[in-house]
Amino acid sequence: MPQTDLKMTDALFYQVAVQSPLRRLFDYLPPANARSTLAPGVRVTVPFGKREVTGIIVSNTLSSGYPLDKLKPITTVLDDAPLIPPILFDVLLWAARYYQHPIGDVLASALPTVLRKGGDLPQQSFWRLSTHGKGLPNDALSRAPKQQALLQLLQQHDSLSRESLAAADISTPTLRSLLKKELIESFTTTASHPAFNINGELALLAEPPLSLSNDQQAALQQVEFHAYNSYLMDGETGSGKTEVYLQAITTVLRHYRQALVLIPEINLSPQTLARFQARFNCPIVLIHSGLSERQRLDAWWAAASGSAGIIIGTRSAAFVPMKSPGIIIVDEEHDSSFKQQEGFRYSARDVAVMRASRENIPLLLGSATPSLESLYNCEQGRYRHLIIKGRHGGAVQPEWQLVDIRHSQLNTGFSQIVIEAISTQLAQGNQILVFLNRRGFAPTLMCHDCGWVANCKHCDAHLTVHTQRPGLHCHHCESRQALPPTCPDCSSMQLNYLGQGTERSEATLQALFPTATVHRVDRDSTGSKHAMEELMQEVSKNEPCILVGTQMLAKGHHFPGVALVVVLDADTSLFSTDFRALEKMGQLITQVAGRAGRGAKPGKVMIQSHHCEHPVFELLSQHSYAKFAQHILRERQFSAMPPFANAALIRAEFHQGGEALGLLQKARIYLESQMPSSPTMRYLGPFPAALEKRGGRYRYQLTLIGTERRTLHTLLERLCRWLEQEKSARKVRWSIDVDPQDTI
DNA sequence: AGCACGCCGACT
DNA sequence: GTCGGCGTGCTC
Repeated sequence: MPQTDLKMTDALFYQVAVQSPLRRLFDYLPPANARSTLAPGVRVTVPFGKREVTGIIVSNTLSSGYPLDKLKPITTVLDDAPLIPPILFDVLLWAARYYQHPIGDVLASALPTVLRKGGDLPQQSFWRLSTHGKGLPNDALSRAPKQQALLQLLQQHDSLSRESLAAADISTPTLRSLLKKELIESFTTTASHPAFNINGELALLAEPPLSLSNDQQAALQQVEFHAYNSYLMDGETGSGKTEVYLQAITTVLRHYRQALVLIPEINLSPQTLARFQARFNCPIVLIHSGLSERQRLDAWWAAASGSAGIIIGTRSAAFVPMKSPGIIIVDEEHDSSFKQQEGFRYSARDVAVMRASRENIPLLLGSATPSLESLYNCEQGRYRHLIIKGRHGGAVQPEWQLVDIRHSQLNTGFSQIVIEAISTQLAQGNQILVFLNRRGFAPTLMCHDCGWVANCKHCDAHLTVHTQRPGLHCHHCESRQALPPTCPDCSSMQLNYLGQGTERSEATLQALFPTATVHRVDRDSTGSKHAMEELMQEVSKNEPCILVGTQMLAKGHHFPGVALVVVLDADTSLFSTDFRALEKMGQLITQVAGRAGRGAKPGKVMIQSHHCEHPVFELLSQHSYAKFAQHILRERQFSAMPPFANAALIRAEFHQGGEALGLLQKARIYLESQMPSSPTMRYLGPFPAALEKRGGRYRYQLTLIGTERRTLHTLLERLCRWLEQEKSARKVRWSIDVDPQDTI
């Protein structure tokens, strides 16, 4: 019996990761019919409490710290070979430790839901002769020519896929007839499409590459393809970063390696895919949140099995297995959507760096407005800085104008100077882009007589007045209510709209320029999937128009006909508590400005501010994001903030405030007992979160800032263990955010 | 996270 | 009488 012969397998125990919030592995006995050692990355089903769950083998050990009589055996083994290749598996283990997130959850993020739940890889069905069928001579069935053709085909091949039979003009009725005669049988196996092939009758390139500028050429030449290196390709909008990506990918494909391209969610336009498809005769898959489970599984398998040469995906694609990875590209690397903001709070960019390094392949980060982290990494010599200047001298740099709006009369947010500039541009038949980072009509509804303000019941926030779907909307939770006709407190009719959002700016512009076309671009206006597409079509006709919108305008899309860009309110981020607010504003303004004058028309950028003397405007207006970034990088250095220190955030929330705050206060006491606060390990808080109450929950946070990454991580590990055993932490919802994006 | 056990209110 | 509310505890 296998149970008595312990030498049947090398391992006595398997450590299995299961999807649960528990930050540990579970020991299991080998399955009853164990034949060989199970490799890390193989899926199994195991009894877990009262249920049967899918888990992933992480390791095996010769001893278990768990009472032996309580150990249960693995129920079934789901895979012959690991679904997650070894190097990626190591990256995932690293990520679980680095982000202090439950391992089962982390490993699950590398699998599509179907596989997570124990489902099969994509299956392909085949037909072959049955034993009975094999006995027939090849001239059998001469009275049924179609059946004979099928018989002869299967006599020549061991088995044929449903697809290849269809290609050979074998119809389903023919198959059915032979099946009925028990001459043939069908079976299914894991789909195996051949690895992408560039030597076939098709050439790799479907169109010739563009000729490179000197800078592009120099950048491409610096990239070493045989080893790990991180490159920060720093080039303004329109400098041709994409062409460098395409040519780097060409080299990779020629070596039969795959390319992984990570892009922000917003850049996932049909044009992005089209540009790649136009260049390469090679299977390309797209992995993003819009896929159905089936599509996701197929795309995942195309990457994992090596049939896809190029994998383009958003954040989650950072964990997609590849048969033969050759390069990872992260486009718009500064984009904050690469950081997951809930659950497993990983940064796809940082994971990509680790993955490329473990895979020993190049990593190409690209941006017109690189993150301070990446610029710092260049300074430290960890990344190579590839700078690409504007294309062939390129479009003329836009002219900047800071509009001082102190003392000036504003027409619902628009200064007279800006209104005149818009008018002039319209008269010249140009397009204008007005940028305002606030949705809705007005951010506040206030009673003029008693001062009542419409607030959200569930959040510490004002309700925003909306006219498109009329009512009061909370931008922080799902709640909505009708506009009150009179003040709920004093019944006054004098309800005033304070401030302006995109809807109001749209209305104002339409009133100012009744004959002009005004388009609004924000999350509300582009609700339907094709709305944005249709708008882009419309705008690309180059008819004069005004585009009013939020940061959606600044990201991803190109508006070659825009001659004037207006930033209505640059002040909000100047005095934000968020330490990254300035960096983000600089990136946004630079990106918005990059939309101006990209065609033949010289562009103009107008920025309204009450603080035109602020040094960042001076730096930005010299068209120098680089100088701007240097400036705030030195500020970060001075205040010892990231990237000059490592930060982690402990968040806690509960329907009542006291418990959550109390837990973090206890956590701080614990932390101080482990490592007293010092210049190398600072603790801030616990403080109420930026929005103390949100969605009916009271939220607090405790910040750790350490100069030594290792020290911080040792401390986080201990804190995690402490939180897991702490009684008061059981009902409070808490989470750890390593390298947080916002609000420290 | 799930899932069970356990002890108090308004219903067929 | 019991169906079910969610507090508390456990998962190799």
